[in-house]
Amino acid sequence: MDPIICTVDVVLLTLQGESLQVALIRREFEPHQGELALPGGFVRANEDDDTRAAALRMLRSKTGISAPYLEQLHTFSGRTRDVRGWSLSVVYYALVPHQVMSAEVVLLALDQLPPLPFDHRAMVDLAEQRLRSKSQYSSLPCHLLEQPFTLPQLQRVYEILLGEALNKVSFRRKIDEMAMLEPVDGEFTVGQAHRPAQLYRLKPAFGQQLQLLARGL
Amino acid sequence: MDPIICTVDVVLLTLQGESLQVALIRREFEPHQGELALPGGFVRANEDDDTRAAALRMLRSKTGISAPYLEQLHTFSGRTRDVRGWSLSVVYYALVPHQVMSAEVVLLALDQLPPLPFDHRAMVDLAEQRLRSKSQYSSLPCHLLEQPFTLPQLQRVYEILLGEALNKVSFRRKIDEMAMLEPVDGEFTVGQAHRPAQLYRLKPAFGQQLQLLARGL
DNA sequence: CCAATAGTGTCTCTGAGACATTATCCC
DNA sequence: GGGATAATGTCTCAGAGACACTATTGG
Repeated sequence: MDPIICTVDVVLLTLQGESLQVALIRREFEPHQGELALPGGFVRANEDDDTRAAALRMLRSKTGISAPYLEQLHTFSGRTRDVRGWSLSVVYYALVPHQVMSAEVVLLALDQLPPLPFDHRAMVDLAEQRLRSKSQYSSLPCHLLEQPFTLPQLQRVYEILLGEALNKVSFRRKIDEMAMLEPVDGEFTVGQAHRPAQLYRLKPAFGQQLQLLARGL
Repeated sequence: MDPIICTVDVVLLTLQGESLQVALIRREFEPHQGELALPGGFVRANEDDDTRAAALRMLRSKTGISAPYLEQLHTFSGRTRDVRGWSLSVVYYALVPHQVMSAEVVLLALDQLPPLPFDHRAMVDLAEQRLRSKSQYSSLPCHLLEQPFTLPQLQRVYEILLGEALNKVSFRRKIDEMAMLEPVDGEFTVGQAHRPAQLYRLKPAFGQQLQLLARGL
């Protein structure tokens, strides 16, 4: 039986201004050396406890990012996706606020990607689909903002992900229903010529644990 | 680098009467020879085009089932889950009407499972969770019924999966909204002493393609 | 005091569920 | 005709969104 090539890839997403962006790095080795691709690499049986640990190792070593929101996305596999042979990639997606994105990566808007090697484009597309879909009924978008943040900021993030304007009253009812935020003393002044907004942070329990809504958005 | 053991396991679910059941087989080889476990096995690089094809091969060879609803669930991995070494299992779940379940498998209710080898119990639990969750907002439960079926039958399936009685009018509005069913001429008589129900089948496009609801259930 | 944005109270209208009515079978 | 279940029409009530009003800042 031929050996199977086991890799992990990470779709690292962030929100820069109004656009959803993915972090790409230049490949160090063949195949596709020098091309922009997702951070990833071989699973190391002697180093990694599991594929999640492998994904965290890829992120730390290739982008310097250490504690993102991270979730398994899908496993891609097949005979033809890598010229080196029958291969399998366990793909994770990660969300970070753009402030923590390191200078080691190239950030590109999802709608302006060049051709990517392997099936990395399909991975990015699936991650985008998952993120937008989960934004309809979960607290996932919180992880794109640096804490603490204000409710108007959070609402803007949801609106960008869902591609539609949201009703302010309803939005706040839903956020309240999720019961994941707690107010922080101190405000959002920064000398803006208007009423400052209350700052919030995620309650400690919601580091990786998502909160879901019974009836969506 | 140590080699990584690549396997595929399948959580094959069906509805027998009122209870959700999983198909188990007796393991042919060590480790855990003779114990009840999920159908699964090594990915074969020379036979399988990808892990989905491997899952279909496992199902066909170990249970005789050939065209189920099949979807990737999760990839389990780690150093300790298999005594033979660092291993990885791409897990799929499948749904079939109980009429097509073969006699080669042992069917057990999910709430009456014996201890299972490896992390098979976690796989079953995750599959159950996924099935019940998707039943809230998709056409997934249709694949537990043999076609054609009636709307009262389908409603009963949803009620079992969701664990609550559903409103008939609302249920029919939602099913209609999904636009996945088409009526079949002929009825559900079988000599029952009451009005026969209209039979429906999935429209051809919805073999593997799920239909989703905007606002659930 | 004005402009701008945050935050909240309230009214309305859509849509989900309760109920009732009609339909169709077997006895 | 009676009993049983299917199918559908309609009323009611809850919840989502529209709107408006108050609050709080800087200029």
